[in-house]
Amino acid sequence: MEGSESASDKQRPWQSYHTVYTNAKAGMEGVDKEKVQRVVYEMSKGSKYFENEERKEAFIRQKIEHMRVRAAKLSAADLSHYQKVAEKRILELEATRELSRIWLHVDMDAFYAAVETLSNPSLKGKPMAVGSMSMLSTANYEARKFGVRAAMPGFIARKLCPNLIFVPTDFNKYTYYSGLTREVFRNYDPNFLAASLDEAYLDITRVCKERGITGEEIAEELRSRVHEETGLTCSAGVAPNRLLAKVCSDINKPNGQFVLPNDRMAVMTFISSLPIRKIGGIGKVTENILKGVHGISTCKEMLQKGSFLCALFSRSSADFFLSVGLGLGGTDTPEARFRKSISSERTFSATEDAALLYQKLADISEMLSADMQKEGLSGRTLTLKLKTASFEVRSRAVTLQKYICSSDDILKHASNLLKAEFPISLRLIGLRVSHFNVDKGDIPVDPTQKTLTKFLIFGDYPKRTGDDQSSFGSDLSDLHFMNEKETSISLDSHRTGHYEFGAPFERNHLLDIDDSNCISYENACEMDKTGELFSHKTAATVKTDDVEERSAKSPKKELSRVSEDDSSVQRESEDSNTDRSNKESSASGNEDDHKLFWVDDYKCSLCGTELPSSFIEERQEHSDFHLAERLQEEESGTGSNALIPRQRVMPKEYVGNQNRRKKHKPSPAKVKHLPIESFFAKKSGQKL
DNA sequence: GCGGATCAC
DNA sequence: TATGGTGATCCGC
Repeated sequence: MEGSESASDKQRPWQSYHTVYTNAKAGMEGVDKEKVQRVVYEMSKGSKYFENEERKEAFIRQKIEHMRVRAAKLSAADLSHYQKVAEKRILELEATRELSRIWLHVDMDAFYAAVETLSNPSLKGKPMAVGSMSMLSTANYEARKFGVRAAMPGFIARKLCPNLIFVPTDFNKYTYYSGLTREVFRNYDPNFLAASLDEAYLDITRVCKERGITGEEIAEELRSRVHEETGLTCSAGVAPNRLLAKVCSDINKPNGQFVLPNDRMAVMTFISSLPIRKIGGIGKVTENILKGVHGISTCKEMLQKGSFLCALFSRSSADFFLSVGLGLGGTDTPEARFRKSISSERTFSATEDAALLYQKLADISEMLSADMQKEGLSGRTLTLKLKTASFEVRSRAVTLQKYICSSDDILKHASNLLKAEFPISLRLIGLRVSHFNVDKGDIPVDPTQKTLTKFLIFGDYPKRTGDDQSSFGSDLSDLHFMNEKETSISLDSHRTGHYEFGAPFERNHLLDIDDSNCISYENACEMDKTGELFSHKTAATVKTDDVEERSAKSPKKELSRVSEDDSSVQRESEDSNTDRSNKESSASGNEDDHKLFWVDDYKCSLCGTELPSSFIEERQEHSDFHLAERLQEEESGTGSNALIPRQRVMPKEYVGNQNRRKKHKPSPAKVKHLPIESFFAKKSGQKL
């Protein structure tokens, strides 16, 4: 709390080394925190990493000090003004309170570790962690007793717990078991939100009503069904909104649940003593700032210090903090979103050898390009991320005139960005592409395109009423629940599980519609990315526009000036846009291929699926799918592995489970003539 | 639009 | 020996 070094810091310097993993977590109750803290400090001390952490800490202390000064400078008039502002905002927020919905958050217990124990029962009862000597994904509860936990480097964990068993991550196992849990979830809310492989949010309002039972009973039943289906335990939280449900699921972890009734008083009581760090979106830094500047450590104090919050933070931040104080957050049904960027990065042993660094850059370009091709993405902003040998992170970006996706294009521009940084010693290089051309998909000839797209892709699940916070609350709900990232800590070894089929999610989901409850293991991976993630989607652009409008800072209408380096503007004879999978299909004229698919400008010549010519994106994706299929066949014929889904083999340990899978998701070829109307039928006829 | 930072998993 | 990878958002230029 105190900004400067105290006497005890000098005697016990580890006390001032703040790490993310000293934060209390489930299963860490009986841990000797002091000892853990000391060991972590001792193991880290003197390293480059440690020095960087100290720099960052110092910077935050400075920031806090600066904010304190600003707060102290507020005049009485200022304060009274902001007090009124805060009171008004609190009233407005309170008016959005929604207590008619019941949300359930499920969180698998030590998921990766539990799955590993399932496939190797001899691990049972022994301290074990999933990950490497460099970094752990998670630890089982036996290991947590020693202070070992996720995000901790393995070599420190081993110091804390010399008998710790290390198990390498096997992402496919987790994806498979995640699929099993999701089949259970689907029975309670077909539109549940998957937050990650091991977490999900379910709106159980309807199922409670239909069956005339309480949220508590649903939670019990759901957890036991998850256990029956997977052999894994999970914890659940039931509350009137997602933010609270998430907090609740943590309370009786592992293998427990906690129910917060839909009652305003209950919510306020619950929230009042709750440490702010428990709230999703408030991390180590925000906690430090709120505590250091305003002495805030519980949610209740957010309201008490409302005037300061309104005075010192942006409107959206202040709104978020105040709503936390009120126990609001996430009762609407967020619709699906499209990804906004795609990236690839790798850590390696630090080097300043330019040739080596360029080689790394080329590798990353290849990986990124391959990922982009798989999803049919191309974008016009390229961002280079660097981490120096001293752990300093930098980024450099260009926005180009044309959309790029080939590794050559990526490498060309990335090299220009990197060139300017020499000499430099790096331990990480990353590349990200954003500003996709697909989100320009609003231009289609047919103005209803957007609606239709969403509808086709997502089956247009029944809209729920009671969208609170619609006026400004997008900020609030947006802070959470949009992240469907796999959380694997994947080192160079595996690009597993992700988007295996090279099929954009839209198409997969479209095909899913006919068979939505049946996921085969082979398709479980894509289901991850394609199903839940994007099945609750709405125009993210609406929100973005809203925000930009409100902040109204920069004149948006400036001419599209491009910051592309002029050297690279050399136009090769580019046939504009259809270059998505150019690299892969270089042998055969790609553009022609796309045209060939559509017989009479209506039907797919390969599988009979009908798509009117105005369904531009859908057609593109559909064609891409067939192309990808063909490429896979070709590639497997030649024995190259480049495009072959690597994880389609059922690992031996769950061969027995395979029978549970009812059906396979049909490939386009199996869907024989899926008429347009059937999509509409699904819309209204969606059951459960 | 860029770059730094924070956060979640 | 050794401290990850992916994606999103926000803020201040």
